[in-house]
Amino acid sequence: MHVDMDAFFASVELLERPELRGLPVIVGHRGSRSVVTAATYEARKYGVNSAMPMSIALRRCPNAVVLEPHFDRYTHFSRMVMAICDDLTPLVERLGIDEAFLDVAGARKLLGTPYEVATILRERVLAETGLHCSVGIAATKFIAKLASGLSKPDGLLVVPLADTLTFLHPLPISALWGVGAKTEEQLTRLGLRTVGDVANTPLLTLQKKLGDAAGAKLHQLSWARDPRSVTVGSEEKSVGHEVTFGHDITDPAVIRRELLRMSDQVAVRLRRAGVEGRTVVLKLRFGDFTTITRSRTLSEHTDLARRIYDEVVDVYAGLGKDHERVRLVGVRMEQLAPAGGSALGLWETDEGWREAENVMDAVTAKFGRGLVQRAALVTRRHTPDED
DNA sequence: TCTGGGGTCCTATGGCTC
DNA sequence: TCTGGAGCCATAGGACCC
Repeated sequence: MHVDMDAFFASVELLERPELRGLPVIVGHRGSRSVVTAATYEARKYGVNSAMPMSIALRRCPNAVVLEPHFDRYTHFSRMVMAICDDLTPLVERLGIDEAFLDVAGARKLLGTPYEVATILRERVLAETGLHCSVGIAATKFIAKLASGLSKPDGLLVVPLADTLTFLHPLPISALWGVGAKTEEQLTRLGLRTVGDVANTPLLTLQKKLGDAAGAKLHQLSWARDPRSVTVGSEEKSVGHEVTFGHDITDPAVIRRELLRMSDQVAVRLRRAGVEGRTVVLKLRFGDFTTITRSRTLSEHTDLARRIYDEVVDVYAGLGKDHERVRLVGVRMEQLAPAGGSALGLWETDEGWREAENVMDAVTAKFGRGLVQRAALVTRRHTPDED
């Protein structure tokens, strides 16, 4: 069973602003370089979709109401919905903030057929959160996800095993998991339009065009073969932050300041999760939208902002891109492992910083964010002559 | 029209070791 | 001693998903 919340962020916002129901509503920042985070079905009628540049969205739907996103609220409602899922079966696989796969094969005796379980779930979600969701039911994850998508909004669709291929084959190739804009273009060039076309294309042809793994996967999916089971909980493989500036930056000092802020945010999240990373990744996007990443693997794991920053700023300096126009910077840590696993004392200078960063964590935990900051990140509010 | 931020997975390539 | 191949790891980039 695949459960998918309908226009999740937008629906959560409407809980607080019921007077906006029935109107085209877009969730996203109003800034010049922002994109649509979510849109109500009324806004989608105008051709507004997630990830679309806000400028285009507002051109298509000038009378849309634009609301700022509130991620803490979405997390709150996500937890409520996931808790309802957990109530129905222990086999729940979260997929992002607003989707989940449920294996309800074992719930038959207690709760009834999958259709009945889905009905209970949808009723409970609506009663306890005021939100609508759609559910797809099938023999495999991929078909269940397709079914929930096609049943939207506020729908429930069962695809019986015997009907799977009749359901799947007429769908456009973009319905296949893993087919985005680029792959669709390549497949279209081969003359393929529907999933059925892909199914009837030799495996080798697909692999030659898309690579061994992608070709094989697509061929399997096109025959509704999907061996993946519902897996509960998985460890994070990387933690990162990135930010797009309101306008391109050419001052390396500003870049470094932002790298320090990102390093701090990443380190805080590592410590909160009880993990440490070993590979530091710097990401830069330039004025022409070309993007590069440069990484460096350390001799041992760390969760200290100071160390992450030292590495990432060194990598940045080594690039010799000091005077390029920079649109986005990002910092990411990979090769995560449980904290405390590495030998202590290899970096003698760490201890002072560890103490300082632990104190910052403690103060933040007690009094909230922003009270304690690195001096380099404090915004000056007074005039220079006050010095 | 002009492109966010959080991620995962795959592929290619080059260095190193056996 | 030289050479080639296999296997592993690190790195960079691209495509994709929510």
